[in-house]
Amino acid sequence: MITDQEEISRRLDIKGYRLTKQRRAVLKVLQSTISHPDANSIYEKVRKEIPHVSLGTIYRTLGILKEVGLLRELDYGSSLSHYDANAENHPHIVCTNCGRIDDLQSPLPDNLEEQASKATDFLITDHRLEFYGLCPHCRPSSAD
Amino acid sequence: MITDQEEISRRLDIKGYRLTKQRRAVLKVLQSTISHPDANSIYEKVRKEIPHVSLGTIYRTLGILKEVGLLRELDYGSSLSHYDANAENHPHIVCTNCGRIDDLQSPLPDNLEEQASKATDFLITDHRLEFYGLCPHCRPSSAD
DNA sequence: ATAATATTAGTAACGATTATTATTATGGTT
DNA sequence: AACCATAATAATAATCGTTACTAATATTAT
Repeated sequence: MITDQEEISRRLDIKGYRLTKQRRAVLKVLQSTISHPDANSIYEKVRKEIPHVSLGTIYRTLGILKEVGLLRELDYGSSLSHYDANAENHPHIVCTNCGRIDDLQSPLPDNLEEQASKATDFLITDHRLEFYGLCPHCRPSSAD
Repeated sequence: MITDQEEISRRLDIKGYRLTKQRRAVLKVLQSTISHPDANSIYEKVRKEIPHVSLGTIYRTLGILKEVGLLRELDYGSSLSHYDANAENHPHIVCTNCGRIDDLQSPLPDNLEEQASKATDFLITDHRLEFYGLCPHCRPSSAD
């Protein structure tokens, strides 16, 4: 987690973004919790400091902070669901450029849930493993 | 992938669901592609056979087929995004009952992307590993 | 056949997110 | 310190995938 103000400013500067009090507040909320709040929950907390802040500002700020690598989005809501007739759990690889989704035929460790069980008090029942990158059509060719 | 008609009927029967021509068509579309189509894409294909089918039927059918284990949903759209001030990639564990999200502190393999690279022509740049289950508050206690 | 129940098509509603716009704040320059 | 170009904001409207509703139709069991 990046808390150094110099570094935070530097990252925003590079893209021409300013460090406003709204952005500071969003970052503060996010950095002072171990939960993984959604946009509305962040909005409610920021409102205690800046009562007239708008939800649009929260979303815009989250997008920018993500862009400069100050936070990570756990994305459950900004795209649409896809369906797979193979109901068995298996990894996928998603092209971040064209959206293509492939199965990943790979001898990846098959005991991930078992391993994870040892590290948490949750009762694990499922998991999801997904890779992102550029598919053969979208990646720079070796001739480039 | 489950293609046996008996097994398909049996799974629906157990929950009191009927195997209608709409449901058969959705399953057929999904089982005859290696892509991972979204609901609208399935809708377009089913419409060629059943012109007056409605998108609501597609969604309802997908939900039921998922419920009885005949398909898997790659869920990008039915919930909302959560944010993490730790921008470094690390696994999470999500409670399917209360929605709580924890970091998973675990010595899981740290070379997943490297391993996956060997099995695909994609240029891999990121990944996402998430476990699902019941958190300590939601799991049945040992006294139950 | 009949009755109970499930399913459908069509449409309206929902809700998270994004876009728009007029106004305000910020940072650099002279 | 005043000025100018640009970025950011609050408030609100629009978007769009998904879900809910409803009256009509189909299916199954008796």
